[in-house]
Parts: sequence; C-alpha cells; structure tokens
Amino acid sequence: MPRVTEAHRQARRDEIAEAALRVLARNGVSATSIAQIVEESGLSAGAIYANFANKAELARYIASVLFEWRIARIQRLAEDGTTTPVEAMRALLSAAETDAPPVGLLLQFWAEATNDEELHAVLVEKMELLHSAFRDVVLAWARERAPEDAEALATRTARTMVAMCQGFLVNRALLGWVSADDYLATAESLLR
Amino acid sequence: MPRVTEAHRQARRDEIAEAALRVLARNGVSATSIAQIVEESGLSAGAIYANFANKAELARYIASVLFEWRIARIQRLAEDGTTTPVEAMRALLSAAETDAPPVGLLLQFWAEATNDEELHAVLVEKMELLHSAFRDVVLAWARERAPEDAEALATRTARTMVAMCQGFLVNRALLGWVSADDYLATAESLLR
DNA sequence: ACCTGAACACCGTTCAAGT
DNA sequence: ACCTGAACACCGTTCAAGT
Repeated sequence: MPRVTEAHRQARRDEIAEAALRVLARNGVSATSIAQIVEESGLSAGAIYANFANKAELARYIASVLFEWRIARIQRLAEDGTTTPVEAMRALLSAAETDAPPVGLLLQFWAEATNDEELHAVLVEKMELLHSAFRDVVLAWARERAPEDAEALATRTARTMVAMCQGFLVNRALLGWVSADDYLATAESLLR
Repeated sequence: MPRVTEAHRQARRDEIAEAALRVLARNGVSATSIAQIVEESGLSAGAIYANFANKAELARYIASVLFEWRIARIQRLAEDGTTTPVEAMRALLSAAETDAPPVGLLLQFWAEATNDEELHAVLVEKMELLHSAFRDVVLAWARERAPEDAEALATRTARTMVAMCQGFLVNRALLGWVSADDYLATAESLLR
C-alpha cells in the first residue's frame, strides 16, 4: 500500500511544517531552533529528521508554500481576465497588508537564499512563476500600447513589476505602516 | 590619556569589523561564526567580546558602515545640485552594479532587522537618512511640478524612491544580472 | 516501518588566569 | 588595562535501542 504510506508521509511533513511555521512567525528563521519545533509539534528530533533531511530542507518546504500561496492570487487573476500593471501589483500587495504569514518571513527567506544554493533555486523558480502570471495578466494592456511587440513589452514590464513588489514588501517589513495604494500612486506620479 | 585610549579602542573595533566583513562577504551573516572571525582577525574570542558586547552588536556596527557608505553618494549629489527622481535612483543603483560589499549582505541585514529590535532601529535611521537625501535632491524637480506643495510632493516621492531602490537590490541579489537602467526605464514606461 | 532521546561536534559567550 | 583560551550552556544532527 504505497499510496497510503505516501499520504501518511505527506501529512506528517505538513504537520511538522505547520508547527514550524508557527514558531518561525513568532521568532524568525535564524532564531528558531529544532528544539522549539520539537516542542511545538509534540514530536521528537528524530521524527523531524525522518521527514526532512535537515533544517534547511524544512525551511525550503515552508518558503515554497508561502510564496506559492501569494502567487496563486495573481494566477487566478490571469485566468479571470487582464488588467493594468498597477492594478495587478495592487492585487498582490494589498493582500500583504492583512495576510497572516508575516512579510518579514518572506524577506528572511530571500536573504537566506543569497547563501543557500538550493533555497535560491526554489525562490528563483517562484519569482519566475510570479513573472509569468504578471506577464499573462498585462498582455492585453501591452497589446494596446505596442501592438507590434506586445510579448516583449509584457515580459519586460512583468520583470520590473516583480522588483517593484519586492521593494514594497521590504519597505513594509521594516517600516510597518506603508500603504500599497500610496506606494503605487506615488510611483505612478514620480515616473510620469 | 583618554584620547589615545579611545583612538586605540576605535582602531581595534575597526580592525575586528574589517576582518568580520571579509568573512561575512564570503559566507553570509548567519553562517559566519565567531571562530571564523577569530581566525581571520588573528585575535582571540575574548578580545572580540572586549570590544563588542556580542555578535549582534558587531553586525550592527558593520551594517551601519555599509549603509552609510552607500547613502553618502546621494548626500554628495544633494550638495552638488538637484536632479529628477529617476536620475537620483540611478546614481544609487548603478553603484550597486560594481561595488565591493555584496548586495546580498544588505538584504541579510534587512532580514535580520525584522527580528532584532536594535538592528531595526539602526536600519530605519539609515533609511531616514536616505529619504532626506532623496528629498533634497528632488526638491527643485518637485517645485517645477507642484509649486504650491513642493515639500509634500518631494517627501512622498522620496519615500517611494527608497522602496523602489530596495526592490531593485533584492531583485539583483537574487537574479544577479538585472540592470538598473532597464529597471528604471521599464518602470518609467509601465507607469506612464 | 517509524519513533525516541541520549550522545556528538560545534556554536556564542564568559571569566579566571596571565602579561 | 587588555588579552588568552578553557569551560559552559545550547545548537543541529545522528543512530542504537525500542515499539
């Protein structure tokens, strides 16, 4: 019965990841010890290492879920129709104003990725997912602006949208009170 | 002779900080141990703890220097004259394309600041320095655009410029090959 | 087949002993 | 006055022993 065993294993991994996420959200990535995750999950150190190769793989799994969860919002937007770059960024960033998993964790995973090749690969893959979703969602807008070269414009625009969203999230993680609407409205006017 | 003693102490702190920076640039903040800094500096663990309260204070000292060093470029620009927001951001970001201290370290310090109140205070202070410098440098531009309310426009614009620069640096730390000129040119066109 | 938890090498930090 | 480095509590990880 490999199917049942595999489902069991996946459930255990998620159980551990959810306990770990609660501790990470309280204390941050670097200040979280395996001992704290052991306590929060009610399992043993050995059980965690039976399900994840090490702390880095566990972090990678959690980061993957957190980023996908945010990106899914834009992918759904792309299925529903298209919009302007500013509206698409607003859809991603306004979620960041209220959502549960703290923005600080996203920033911490980006920072760790600059020293951890495997986490880096995972996060670059997620950035590419977001880039694709942004490209799809602004394609109609791009066709209106540059009918002869819409794909290239959408690709280039989506790249910059990703960076602008990262900037907002860093700024908000550090200053706390920044509003996505103000950020986008001011960006719009300063570049016009 | 308190003057001499104080100068000595400062020289020791810088000697330790410079050795630490070399290790940090190679291995990243979280993967750098005191033992590695001991080896690189040629001193002992005790000597480091005689000059810095702990690893966090040493990191804070280094972060402070790194950020100030970058911000000084914009402060000099403000003394020389004024320019447009896009040109001012280009001045900050084009340095990031070649400069020695890796952009990854700035990102790691921002991330740590979300869990370390004292580092957070230092980095918010540096962000305010950059904000002031940006405000000064775009004030003439703001007066042309909104003569009746130039100060408010410059303040709001500078805030968004800080966030856009952070976005570029995160993006570049993760993707490596991003060009500041492309980022700003595309941002300019996508918001127009 | 999976879990437990004592044991290991290493971490940040301290402090008695030196100079 | 300042430095050394062994010692301490704690960290991530392993693995013999259990069920």
